[in-house]
Formats: sequence, C-alpha cells, structure tokens
Amino acid sequence: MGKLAIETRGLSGGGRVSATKLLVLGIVHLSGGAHGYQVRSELQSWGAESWAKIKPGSIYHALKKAAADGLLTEHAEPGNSGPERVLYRATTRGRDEMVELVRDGLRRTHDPDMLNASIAMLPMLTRTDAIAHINERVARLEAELVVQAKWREHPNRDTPEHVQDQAELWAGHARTELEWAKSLSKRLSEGAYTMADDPGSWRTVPDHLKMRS
Amino acid sequence: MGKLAIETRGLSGGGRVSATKLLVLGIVHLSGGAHGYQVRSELQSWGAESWAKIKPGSIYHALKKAAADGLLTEHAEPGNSGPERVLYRATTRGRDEMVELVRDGLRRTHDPDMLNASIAMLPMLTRTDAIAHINERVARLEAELVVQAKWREHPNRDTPEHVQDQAELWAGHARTELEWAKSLSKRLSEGAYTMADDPGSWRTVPDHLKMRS
DNA sequence: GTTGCGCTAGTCAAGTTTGACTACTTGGCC
DNA sequence: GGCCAAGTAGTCAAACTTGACTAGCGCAAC
Repeated sequence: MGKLAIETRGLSGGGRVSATKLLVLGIVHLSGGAHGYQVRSELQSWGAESWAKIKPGSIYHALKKAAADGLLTEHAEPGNSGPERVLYRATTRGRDEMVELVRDGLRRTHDPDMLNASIAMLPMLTRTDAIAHINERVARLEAELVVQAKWREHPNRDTPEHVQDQAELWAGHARTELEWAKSLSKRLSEGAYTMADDPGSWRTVPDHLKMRS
Repeated sequence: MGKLAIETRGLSGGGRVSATKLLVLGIVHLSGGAHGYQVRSELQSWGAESWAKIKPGSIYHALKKAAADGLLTEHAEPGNSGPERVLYRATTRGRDEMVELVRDGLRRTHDPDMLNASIAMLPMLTRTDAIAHINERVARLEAELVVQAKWREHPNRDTPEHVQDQAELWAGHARTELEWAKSLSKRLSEGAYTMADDPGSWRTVPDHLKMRS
C-alpha cells in the first residue's frame, strides 16, 4: 500500500496538500491569467492573509513551482512600466489538479487552511460534486466525534489531565464545523451560489469580463 | 516602532512563535532532562502528532536550535546500548523563554497550534498568571467577534459571496473557543489542575520521581 | 541458529515559508 | 521642479519542516 502511494505520486502531480498551491492556482484560473502581484493583491482583498496565513514570498514560490510542474505556463512580459512581469496561465492539468485539491480540502478534516481555501474556490466544482464532498466531510466529522467520545470514556493514563481536557475544545470545534457544513450543504441543495455548472459561472463568463483591472 | 521591535529581538531570544519549540522545551523541562527520542515518544503518547502536527524531524531540529540559542544544554552520552544519545537539559533562560511562550500562546488568538501547545504546558504557569492570560484571550475573542459582526453588516464588494460566508464558520469557531476558555478559566479559579505554585507540582516533585522510564 | 520484524535513536537532502530587501513609478505637495 | 510617500513587482538568504533513510539491538518463530 505504501509503495503504491509512492508510485501514484507521479500521476497526481507531486507534493502534498497545500492551501497556498490551491489558492494560487485558483486565482490564476479565475482571473484567466495573472501575474504574481495580481494574485497577491486579490488574495489580500479576500482577506486571505488572515484565514490562510499566506505571505507574499510563498505566492511567488508557489507560482514558480506550479509552472515547473506544468500546472501553469509562464509568459514573460517585457516591462512596459516598471520591472518585467511574468504572466501565468492555467493549463488543463492545472485545472484538473486544482479541482482535485478543492475536493480534497472539503473531504479532509484536520487542516483548517485547506478547508478555507477549498471554500474560497468552491465554485470550481459542480453543484452535485460540491454537495457530495461536503456530505462526506459531515460523515467523517461525525465518525471522529464518536471515536473521540469513546477515547474520553477510556482515557489514556500518562496523558496529563489538562491535555485530555483539551480534547473538549477539539470536540467543540468539530461540532461547530459539523453544523456549519450541514447548513452549507443544505444551502447548496437549495441553489445558493453560482457553481461551475450554473449559467453565469466563471466558466461561461466571457474573458473580457473576468478581470477588474 | 518597527526598529524597536528588531532591537528587542535580541533579548527575547530570536525566532517567532513556534508550537514545536514550546512543546520541545516543555517536555525537556518537565522530564528534567531528556534525549530526542524521549521527547518524541512523550509527544506521541500525548497524541501531539495530531493536534500539533509535529513530525520527528522537526523535534530534533528544534532541540538543536534551542541548544544553539542557549535555551537548552547538550550532554553527549556515549551509547551504552545503541548509538550515542544526546541528553538535553533546560537552562534558566530556556525556562523563562518557555513560560513566555505559554503566555503568548494563551493570549494570541489566530494560531490554534500555539493554543494547544500552551494548554499542554499550562501547569508551567502559576494559577493566577494562567487565569489572567486566559481571560485576556476571552476579551480578545469577544472584541474580534464584534469587529467581525460589523464587517458582515458592511461587506466588502469584490469579495465573493461564498468567501464572506466562510466568515460564519470563523465566527462559530471563535464562539466555541470563547465558551471553552471561559469554562477553563472558571475551573482554574475553582482550583482545578495542579499548577506551578501548587504543592505537588512539577516544581516541587523530587527529581527521582519525574521520569517514568 | 538465523531470518525477519519492530523498537530505539537519529541523520539528511529536498522542499517550503518567511520576512527583509531592492528597485522602479506615480502622484501630491511645497 | 524636486522630494517624499505610497503603490507596484518581485528577489533572496535564512530558517523551518518533512519524510525517507541509516543503523544497532533484542527476541520470536521457524
């Protein structure tokens, strides 16, 4: 099993989960091509430095890495004003990888950053796909709460008292997230938000309307 | 102000907040001296890989770094069985730094890992000190909830709908944490847990009882 | 009696993140 | 018409994290 995981790594594209990667790919894709500073500004305007703790340096690295991995293409633009900029565009593989990352972030509990990033990029998915993955998260959270409840009935000796108590906070967070996920799932079922398969989505908006600048 | 912050850095010890650093220092201190593998095992038995995402590699690095910074001392032990091990002991500066990190982790919202690590090391503080800092956290959380509520009344245009919605989850987590922190503060006031200034604490237990192995 | 597995103990290279730094352009103000 | 502040665009070295790898020892089964 471990060996297989290593072998499949070549297909799925490389490094492990990363909220930075997802957000950067997502912004480039949504803008239909962007340079580093544009990604950085967009993320800032979304308040992403706070909920995803992304700093400028990481963005440029993530862009270069994604380009090296064939998820983005680089087009050097001679500096008409200021230093030369590099324009990035998403490739087909980049789009596929991103969608997969969004799905992963929704599924995977443990890793709040990935969840946040996935929510931000939620409209990359079709409505039914998004609902399915959020429901999977709900199921996983419920399962974890059960496991954790059992763990608290038979606590591990030599784990200090206050460390066990900390599990209470964990459970509280899980319950909060559970309710929130359920409500999100319901809202999506009722047609909230514009998803990838809806008219007027990013996929059907003409290019010249995509960028504000 | 910025300049001052840089100057004071020399006094406080160097790098920024790190849950790893806090946990490693804490374990070494609690055990009254430990080698890498011992720290690693102890953290594992506390379930720390899950709530603090600490991997073995980081532990050894953190130990060396702390030793280089004068927070720990290294005593090479010739390998009586197996490879030679290095025994680490906390210095006075290490203890001070650690207590300060615990306080910081309690105060600082944003950064769940530091909170978890601080809770794990809570008995490093005196009872009144711990209560004071937890109460400060409560106050900060309340203030942030107010700010966030205002932000939602006047949402930022060009922030997508679903990103604004994500703030709901944020707020939910904050409320959960708020309740939990209040309850912890109350329990501490009522005398729960053995704190640094209580009889029978790690500070008053004789050395020969400290290590299980 | 040795093969293999798991535990002890840790190293190391590769990758990622950070935050300080560079450099150029506007636009406003005196 | 010159200077400073703010915005644009990005580089870079240093620090940190990760996960795979090394290596000795005990003991259980074959």
